Amino acid sequence: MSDVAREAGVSPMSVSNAFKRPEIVQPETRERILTAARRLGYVPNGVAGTLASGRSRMVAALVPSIRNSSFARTVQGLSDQLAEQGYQLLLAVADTAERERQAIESVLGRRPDGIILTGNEHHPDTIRLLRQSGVPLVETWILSGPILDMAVGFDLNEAAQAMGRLLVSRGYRHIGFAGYAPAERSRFLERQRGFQAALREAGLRDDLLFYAEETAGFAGGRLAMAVLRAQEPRLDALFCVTDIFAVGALFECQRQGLVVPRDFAVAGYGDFEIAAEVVPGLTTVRTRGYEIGRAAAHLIVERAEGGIPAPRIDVGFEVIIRGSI
Amino acid sequence: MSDVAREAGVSPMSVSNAFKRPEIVQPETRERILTAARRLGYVPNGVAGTLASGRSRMVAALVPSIRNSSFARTVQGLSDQLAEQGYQLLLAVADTAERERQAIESVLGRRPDGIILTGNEHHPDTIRLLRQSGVPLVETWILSGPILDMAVGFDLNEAAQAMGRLLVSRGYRHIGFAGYAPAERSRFLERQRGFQAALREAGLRDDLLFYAEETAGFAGGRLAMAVLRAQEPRLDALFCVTDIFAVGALFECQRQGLVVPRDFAVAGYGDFEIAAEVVPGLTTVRTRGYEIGRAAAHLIVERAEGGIPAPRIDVGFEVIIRGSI
DNA sequence: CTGAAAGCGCTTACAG
DNA sequence: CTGAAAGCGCTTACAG
Repeated sequence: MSDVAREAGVSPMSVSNAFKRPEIVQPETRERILTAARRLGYVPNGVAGTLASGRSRMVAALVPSIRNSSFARTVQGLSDQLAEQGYQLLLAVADTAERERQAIESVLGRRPDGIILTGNEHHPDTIRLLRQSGVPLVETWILSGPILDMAVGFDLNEAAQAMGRLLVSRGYRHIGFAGYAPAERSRFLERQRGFQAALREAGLRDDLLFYAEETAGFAGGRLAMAVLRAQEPRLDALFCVTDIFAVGALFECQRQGLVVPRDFAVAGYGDFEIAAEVVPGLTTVRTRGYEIGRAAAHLIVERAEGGIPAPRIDVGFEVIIRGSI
Repeated sequence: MSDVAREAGVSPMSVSNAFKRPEIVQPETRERILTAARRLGYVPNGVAGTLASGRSRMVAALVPSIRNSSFARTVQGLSDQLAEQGYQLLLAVADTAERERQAIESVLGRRPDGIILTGNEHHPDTIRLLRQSGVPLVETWILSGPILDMAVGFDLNEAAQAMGRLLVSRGYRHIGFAGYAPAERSRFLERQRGFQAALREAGLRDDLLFYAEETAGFAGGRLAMAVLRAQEPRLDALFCVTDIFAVGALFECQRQGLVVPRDFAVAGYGDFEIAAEVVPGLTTVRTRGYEIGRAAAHLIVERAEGGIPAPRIDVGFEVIIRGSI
């Protein structure tokens, strides 16, 4: 920077201003500075800037997986929104509470202007570290329950209940549930609760439950069908907590010669791209992962610039009806 | 840090050493320091560390998309490898040369220890900036042609040629190609060239070509079938540059009552999870996106620690035969 | 609108 | 093994 200042015949201060607050420096001085900078290939050192100003224009995000379409959408939303506002994204993929703790610790050393988390279940040490740091926080994909600072999500319970009711209204009477293990995690549990509530309302049994690992992929749906049909041979429908399980179930029906939805109905969750393409189309809950990412980034930036945004944002959901039920 | 030093009754230097080079400070002093740090909730300021040392322990990656399984795998590989080595990932999603340039500029201000790019086609300004910065570079998903510094990928031409030959050997005689637009991008073009070479070897026509946007998704396969079958009614096979197009084509066959592979054959590229699940299973080229990410991260870290790694790494590919051809 | 001074919180290289 | 000094490249707050 001092090189640029010398080259342009001004003080370092003016160079700094020419980059950060161009309107404050006289047009011709600014021009001289920018020309000198270009000639020297000068790129301002943001590290020094962060240290001096205490603002990093960097936001960290922790996601459990990048392969999952939902979180991929969220990351895309974060990335788009942050880029638009001149911020950068520090990404950490952490699929366990322990890895999350480690990631948080190293991320905190970078002094981000905010941290975006997934869900509301964290290691106690993580919570302590975050609280201590005072950094603005957004928890995503969850809306109810205790939150640390801010949250962006939708009503998981209601979304699952809506789909449960739809299945009931279509006349299915032995409806299974394919969920994520471990089932006690609140992000997972709320969906199950909503589903069960809908079945109980209708006086149907609500204990046809199967749990597969988040990483199970399409196999989750196949396994759920096998296990639940063994448990209840009259099983006529399956609600899956992810379209991936649901599409796996559809493929399994195809292999077994079951005609969907005549012989068996399948409903999903996520409205991933494949839901609209598979034959028959998948009836599913459309979640708004991209919007969650954008909203979360927006909250952090608002706070970083001194605003006091609403602490909880509900991006909603939608039931998309296609041919699979 | 000085608070911790005071609390522990040592100099700031020793606090620094206790964190960065614990073996250099006496066990009991170290213990005293770490206890004090824990009590005060001290997290070392990595920003100041970076400024002072010139090393950021941060690696930036630019990918065109995070929704594409291939790049999602690469990002996962990067993330895993970097986390293992105590580095962090600065992620930028840039789907055009112009956005790439912007991203590079802002990323460079952060003084990363290395930058990982996708492909080898960049804006001239981008190249100038990168050269000037002297930061270690890895270009991914490409191996041939000019590279800026280091590269990790596989032989795209050969992979496509292998699949082309397989189709020919199975007796298909009117084989179409569903590629990405714009077709002149080298990452895309090499696949087409390999495919065409295989057809010409066999004396077959090699001009049944269709290009869809990278963002076309499953629709790419559907469109390719419609256009190419109109162009050549005897079309009996389709090679797609992504499994997504291929699965889209399979679904289209299903809708039209075409039995695969009896009436029509489909081959893909990527070996995404769905390739093994769809009915019939998709014959495809297995690419190694995860390994590309890991290797790229490894190259940067090696260089950051003073090593001189091999400039090009070939992670290979594999043809996976299932039921679709 | 422009500039000289102090300081952000570390690390480096050197001395003890 | 431990520490006092200088410096990394900016920004802040203030004076001119």
